[in-house]
Amino acid sequence: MIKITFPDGSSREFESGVTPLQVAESLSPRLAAEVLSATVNDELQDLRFPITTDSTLKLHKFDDAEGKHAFWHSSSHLMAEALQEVFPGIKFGIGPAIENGFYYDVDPEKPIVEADLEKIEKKMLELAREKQTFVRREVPKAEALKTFADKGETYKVELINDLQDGTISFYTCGSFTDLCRGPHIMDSSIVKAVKLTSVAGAYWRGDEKNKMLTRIYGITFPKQGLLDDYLKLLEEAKRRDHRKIGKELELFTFSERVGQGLPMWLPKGTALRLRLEDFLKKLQKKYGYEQVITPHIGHKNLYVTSGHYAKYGKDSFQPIKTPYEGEEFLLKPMNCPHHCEMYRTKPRSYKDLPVRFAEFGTVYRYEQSGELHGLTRVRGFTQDDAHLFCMPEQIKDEFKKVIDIILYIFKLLDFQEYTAQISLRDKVNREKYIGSDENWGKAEQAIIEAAAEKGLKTVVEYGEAAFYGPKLDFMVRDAIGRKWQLGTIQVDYNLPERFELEYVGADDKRHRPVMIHRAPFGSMERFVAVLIEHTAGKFPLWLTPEQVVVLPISDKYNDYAKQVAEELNGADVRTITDLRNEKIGKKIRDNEMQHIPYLLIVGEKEAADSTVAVRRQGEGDKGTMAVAEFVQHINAEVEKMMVR
RNA sequence: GCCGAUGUAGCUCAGUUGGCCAGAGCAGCUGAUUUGUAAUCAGCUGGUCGGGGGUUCGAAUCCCUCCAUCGGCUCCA
Repeated sequence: MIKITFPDGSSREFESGVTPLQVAESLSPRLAAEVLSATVNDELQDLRFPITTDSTLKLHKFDDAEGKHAFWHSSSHLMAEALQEVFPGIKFGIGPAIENGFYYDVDPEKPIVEADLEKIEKKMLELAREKQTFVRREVPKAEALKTFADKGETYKVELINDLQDGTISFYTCGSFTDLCRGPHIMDSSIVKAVKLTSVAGAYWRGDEKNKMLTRIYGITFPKQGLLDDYLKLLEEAKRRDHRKIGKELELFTFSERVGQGLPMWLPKGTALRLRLEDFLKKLQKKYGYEQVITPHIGHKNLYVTSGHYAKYGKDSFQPIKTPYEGEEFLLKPMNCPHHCEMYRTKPRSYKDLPVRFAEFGTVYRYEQSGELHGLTRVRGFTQDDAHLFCMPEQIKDEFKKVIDIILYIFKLLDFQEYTAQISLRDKVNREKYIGSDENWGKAEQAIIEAAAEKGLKTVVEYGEAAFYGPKLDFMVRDAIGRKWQLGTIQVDYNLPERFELEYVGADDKRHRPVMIHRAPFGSMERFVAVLIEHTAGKFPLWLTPEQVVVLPISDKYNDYAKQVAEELNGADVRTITDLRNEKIGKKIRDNEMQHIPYLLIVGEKEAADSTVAVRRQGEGDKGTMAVAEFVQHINAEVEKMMVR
């Protein structure tokens, strides 16, 4: 007999050799029907894994990540089997489970296009219904090599060659056998709903020097209803797409003639952005920042000094083709070197530190054409940048204050769920980074401590640091659960050294300050994109370009509408009028679709007693009130938003 | 940059296998209507069918090429 301990701490005795599936059956038939994989002593296993020693056991269903993983990974095998039948001669790369579903990289004899997906889906469902068992088998490496070499599976052979010597596990379902670590589900019959979402190119082993394979993405579910929900979520994401809403609400635009990846902010988008900028400027002023402005270009030597030029090479910079006096200038890809030069304009005393330069700095980076995407990935964008020059012992406090600013922004804009990623150096490849080990160590420690003291939920990622220092990146979850990376804070010991920045300490000696780079929004473009998708274009009242629209019932009341708008604008309520000769229903519909928070309907009654009929966007009629009363009401609402 | 798909009016889209002057709805303009909480009616304007080249008696439709967009890959100071 062996003892099995469950996650809740309880335990039971079973005969040695019992499988997770048998344990599940002994607990409840329902559980046994739903369970997909198991964690035995912290290792993921199949449900048919025999347990022979006292163990801890956690059973995974579709509602946890491990269960989904086994389900989707098994589905990728099922898709491979279907592909093998529909496209004979196809060669297989890798086929893992991902966050939402799975993919398989394949090398078909003739191209697979989107129109083929339905055919593959059908085949998958057909195979699933055959209740094919996933059978695990362990073979010696040599045999594994021979098996795949005989089949002409060149990619698999390459993968096996890279594996350590010893036994290798195979999984077979139906006619398809794959090299695989597992775990897998018991059989294919629980795959009830299949959707292949897209076909795309992907370099073999993620290396752009390799051949490009065909990647087929898909997702499967144990119930049709779950697939329907997923498809609805995709629809919702489409509805919220900032590119679509940006067009509908006239926030920004692109033009082929202006150039790829160069967004232009239309009047309403500009109003929104300026409001965000003003908000941040005021907040930063409270935290002791000073606003600065620097040019859009800089001398090549600036970037040679900063180290960026050597690091990224001349091809990554966008040169100015008409050099002044034969000198070489570059469009600035970041603001830090300029700010360093401003720090140097006079001797700095320890009493002056931290010096905090803030700039809404527009920068230009050469992004490859295929990477451009709406406002989230562009070639010209504006960072809500600032550089804090401080004494080493001030880092942690400064860092914590920046965290406070970021968290306040998240709260104000209703990003309720966020995590922070601590990005450190790659543990092995250290030649990618500049600066001394000692400084890196200090910087990493400061970040880790500041995050811990602020009680942030963090994950540590190695190899994600900037080349000049470690960073803390904030990720938010939007209203429909998608993750976005926003603000960033980075410690930098390197630029102060390269620019020979100094301050005079209390000991009357020269010391080197430490720099903190930070951008709570990240960039205005990216932040507004995320905000659009998060709010679906219904911006908070304090931020929205137009807060109120006055709608006269007929043009007899246009003068009164204008008068109301004038009064509201005089009281700093952003108000427009809709004086079109249209029926009130039409005006309401159009302005509702523009997501203007308040619609004020005015007709004979309102004009007679100086009132407005208030309608809240999305909520309907709120009754009539005096204009002054409405001003109070809306100001109170904005006030309440800002102080929470 | 790479793989694949797409590109028709300001917007959303129709245009069967190449065949009369390329269509609709919305938006815009003009007029009628003077409206009470999500689309009033009528008329009109608007397109070198992404650009260029080719095949053909004839091209939005077929071929080549360039550009842009979309889905991914690679990249992201």
